Amino acid sequence: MDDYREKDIDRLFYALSDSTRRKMLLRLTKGDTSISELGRPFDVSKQSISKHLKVLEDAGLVHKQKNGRVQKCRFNMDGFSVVQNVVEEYKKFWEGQFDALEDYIETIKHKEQKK
Amino acid sequence: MDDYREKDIDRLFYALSDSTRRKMLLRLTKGDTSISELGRPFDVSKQSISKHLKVLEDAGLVHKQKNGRVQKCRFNMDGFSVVQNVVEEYKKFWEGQFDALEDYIETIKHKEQKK
DNA sequence: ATAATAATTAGCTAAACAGCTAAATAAAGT
DNA sequence: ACTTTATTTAGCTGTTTAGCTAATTATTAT
Repeated sequence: MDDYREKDIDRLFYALSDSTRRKMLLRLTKGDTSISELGRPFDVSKQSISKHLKVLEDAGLVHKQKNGRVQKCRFNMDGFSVVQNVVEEYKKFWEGQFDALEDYIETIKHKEQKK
Repeated sequence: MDDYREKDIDRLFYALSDSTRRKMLLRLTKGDTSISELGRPFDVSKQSISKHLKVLEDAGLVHKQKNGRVQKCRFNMDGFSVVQNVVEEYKKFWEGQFDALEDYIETIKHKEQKK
């Protein structure tokens, strides 16, 4: 869960940097579907949808499973939670900075009281 | 706060899809710094660092402020919270799907009881 | 057998990007 | 005035990407 390398994280964020891919992924959070179905709302070729899906798959955000000639696509929470964790980390550091500032202010206050 | 367009979100995730940029941003969550200072840990030219910083800035993740000949860089939580919100949205939908499934199971159970 | 459907692969073009070096701007120190 | 320091701009090369069309593979239906 934590042995994700930088390159893997690159791929995750990159996959999310395109609105077509984000919409596809959002669709999948609501339930599994075929690739054709997944591409229907978009005004691009099926080949383009396949490519977008491959980006999502390589990033680990989506899983495909062959069922006859249809590929069932499924949202992969494992991949997505890596994104969540990274985002959380930044937030923690950022908030930690203010905690440190508060600590500092507290220290100053105590010093003042001692005077 | 909610009038971020798809292209803006593209830029946010894109900015985060590079490990150098992520490291720069992580550094900034811990406190403000100059561009030179920010680039010091990396084995690339200062011009490259400037470009990376511009990507972070255009995405709204970082703010620059000129102080004499030095540019002070600051983490911008406003931009970052948009990323957080998007990530949260996907999580909610995904979890919502299971809630819906639970509801469905509950419905089935009740139907069974009525028989 | 053959036609239709689902999806992929190959090959193309135009645009965007990451890195570089060299040169320019702008402020500060001597 | 001159030099150093901080940063940006311009221009280059190689790589990656998004979109396309055409052709291919694999599965199902008639």
